[in-house]
Amino acid sequence: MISTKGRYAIRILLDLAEHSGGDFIPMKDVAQRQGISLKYIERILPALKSGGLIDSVHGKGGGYRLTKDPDGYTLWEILQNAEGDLAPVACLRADAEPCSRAAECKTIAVWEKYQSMTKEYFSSITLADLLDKEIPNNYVI
Amino acid sequence: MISTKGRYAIRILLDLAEHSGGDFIPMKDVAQRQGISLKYIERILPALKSGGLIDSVHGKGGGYRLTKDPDGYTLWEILQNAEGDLAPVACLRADAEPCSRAAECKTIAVWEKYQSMTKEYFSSITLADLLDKEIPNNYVI
DNA sequence: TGCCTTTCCTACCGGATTGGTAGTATAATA
DNA sequence: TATTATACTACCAATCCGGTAGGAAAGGCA
Repeated sequence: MISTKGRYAIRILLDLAEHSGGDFIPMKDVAQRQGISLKYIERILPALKSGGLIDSVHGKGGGYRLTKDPDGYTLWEILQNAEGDLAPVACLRADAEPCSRAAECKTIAVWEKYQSMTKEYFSSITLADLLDKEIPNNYVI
Repeated sequence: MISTKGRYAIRILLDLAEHSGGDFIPMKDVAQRQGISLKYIERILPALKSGGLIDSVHGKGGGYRLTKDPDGYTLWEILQNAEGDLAPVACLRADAEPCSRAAECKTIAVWEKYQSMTKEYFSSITLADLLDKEIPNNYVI
C-alpha cells in the first residue's frame, strides 16, 4: 500500500508547482495550505532533494523549488523517491535475498507482470496532469 | 504490498488442486510439500473456509478440499479472502473514515483507477492458469 | 470407551514499519 | 547578531508481520 510519505510527496510537489513560479517556497506555507505538520514534511523532503526532484536554500527568502517543469515529473519517480521500492511482493524488492523456491515458483510471473503494470501506469501520469484537475466550486456529488 | 498470507493462500490452494482429486488433504502434507509451518497454515485457512473457498473435515482421513474446480478461483477472490482489503491507499479502504479534503483532492482518481486495474488484473487469472505453469526440468535462465 | 488424527481457537511475541513529535544544529540573509 | 528556514537526530506510540505455543473440539477406529 502507498503510505502517507508517497501521497504527501505528491501533494507537496503539486503545491510547489501551483505556488512557485520559480521562487523558493518555505515549507511553513505548504504545511499550512496542505494541513500537514511542518515537522513531518521536513522528514519527507530530504529523499526528494537527494533524488534531484527539488532544490532548496536556507534562510530568509529560502525554501524549496521544483527543478523541472511539472510535466517532467511522473508519479512513478515521485513515489520511487518517497517510498523507496514499490514491489508488490517481498521477493521482488531490490534488497530481497534470492528465493530457494524460485525454480518451481508458479506465481512469480504474476507478480512481475503486476509490478510492470504498476510502473507503466504511474509512469504515464505527470504532475502537470494533476494540476489540471481543479474541481469546480459547484461540483456536486 | 501483498503479504505472505495472500501468497501462501495461493500456494496452498494450488497444492490442493494438484494433489486432491476430490479427497480431503491434511495440512500436515501441504505444510511439508510447501515448506510452510503447519501452525502458520492453520492461521491462514479459516479465512478461506469462511469465504467458502474450501471445506474441511476433522479427524483421521480428514483435511481440506477445494469446493470448486481450479478454474473457478480467481486470484482476486483468493487475495481478498486471505488479505482482506487490497486498497492501494488508506482512504480507499472499506473501513476508511471520510476524508475532509476529498472535495479538493487531485489524486483520488489516480488511486481509484489503480485499484480497479488491480482488481481486473487479478480477476483475470485463475488457479487453473497457474497449474499449467510447470517449469520444465531443463529450463535454463 | 479410549486413542489417534486433524481441524479450530486463542493468546503471545519479537521485530519492523507507520505516522508522527521534539530538540537542536546549521546555513543564509538582513 | 537576530531572524528565518532547512537539516539532522533521536524518540515514541500504535499497528502490522510472520510467526510460535498450547490446547480444545470433532471425528474415525479399535
